[in-house]
Amino acid sequence: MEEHLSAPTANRPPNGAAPVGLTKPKGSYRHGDLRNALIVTAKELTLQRGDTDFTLREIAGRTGVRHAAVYRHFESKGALLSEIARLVFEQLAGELETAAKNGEAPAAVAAVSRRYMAFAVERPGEYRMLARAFETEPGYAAALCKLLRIAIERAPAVRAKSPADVQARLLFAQLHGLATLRVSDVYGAEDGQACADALAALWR
Amino acid sequence: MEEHLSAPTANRPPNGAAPVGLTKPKGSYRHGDLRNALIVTAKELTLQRGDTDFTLREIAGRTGVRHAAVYRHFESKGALLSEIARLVFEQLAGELETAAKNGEAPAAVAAVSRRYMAFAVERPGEYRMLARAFETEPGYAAALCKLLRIAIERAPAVRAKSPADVQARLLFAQLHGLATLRVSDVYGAEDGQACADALAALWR
DNA sequence: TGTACATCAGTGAACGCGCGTTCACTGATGTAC
DNA sequence: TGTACATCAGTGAACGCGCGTTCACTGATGTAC
Repeated sequence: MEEHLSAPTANRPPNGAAPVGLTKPKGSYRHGDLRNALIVTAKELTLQRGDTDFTLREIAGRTGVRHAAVYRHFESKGALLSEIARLVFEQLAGELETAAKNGEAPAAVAAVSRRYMAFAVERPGEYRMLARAFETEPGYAAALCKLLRIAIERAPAVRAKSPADVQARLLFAQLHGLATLRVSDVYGAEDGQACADALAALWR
Repeated sequence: MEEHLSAPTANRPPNGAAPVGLTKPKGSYRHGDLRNALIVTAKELTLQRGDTDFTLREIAGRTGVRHAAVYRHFESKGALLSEIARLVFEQLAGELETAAKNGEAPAAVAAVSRRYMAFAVERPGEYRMLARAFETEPGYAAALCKLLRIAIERAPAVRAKSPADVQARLLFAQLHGLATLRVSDVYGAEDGQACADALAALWR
């Protein structure tokens, strides 16, 4: 972790490859890059709790700051949550795009499915936040479907008779359902893996 | 099934409030069957809002009673919610069992899938309450899987190579995912139907 | 170089709100006599 | 039959809590001169 004492807070990166969690510079009561630190903390909180319902006081406290300071960087608690959901979405979308476009075409659907499930299992809390955002940001689900469609069109299932976009929406629903049950621990690791394998087999 | 608890509004309480659900015994300031009336009201609330986060005051008010009265029949708000989830589960389980065991065997999986989706679409709020209960009552998901398995074993999919219980869990995950997206309006009616059809085709 | 000044990220305390829950009380009811 | 009594479902008011949000203030910082 670097101290960004000299970095002017005015030109923080617009987005994307943002610096990871910063510690408060010693002797300074200012934080450096609180905006990113809050996001990182919130993600860590979801990781160890698998939960979404933390409070501003909790996030701020773990970041070493009073909760009122959050309002210097986000308009509201909802704005912070939305921003996190956006970042999670972009990361998942990026990984799915890679999986869908690269590798052997015949295995594209299996590859994208594997990546989807791995993402959910590795970041259960973040996946939940994204899942919640599906309801308020319809663009997220639509975009993910579009990526799945790429894989489907590269490797059409033998038996599938429906249009590619319907197939993509179905695959998305299946992955989302499996991921949801998995991150909620309704299915254990073994069950989840077996289902994911069976799902891939269905689409062959 | 307890939907028929609602009766024609013959008797009104003295205070003129507009309770839903049960009629009060004539001339009585007591409610008669407040326990059931609260459940019915809560279900109606979820039906029109598709939501789960109502308050005790809201349910009680609509039932024509002060919110403190709830504690004469339920230990806590959570106990009321759990009871509703239990009833919803039992109704869905009953419908799935019928669909799985009756009718032409070759179409058993399609029939059970159709019933599952219809239930979610007709009772989006109740389905959400049930879905939330999946996390705290693992028995619910397990029981539904068992019912799906009956249909699967009656009409084995040609290409499926995994054990029946894995297939059942996969089918459950798929239906749950599709239902979730449907009741959240992420998928519209048309998309949902197309996906459900494609899903049934996959399992043929 | 040093000094004065404006900026603004973070502070500390408070506000308002709605929630679930509790409890002493009320009064219609069923029952005993 | 009527009357006295115990019961207990529902009331009304209050409690305590934690939450998101607001705001005047502070003081380290960068900049101008």
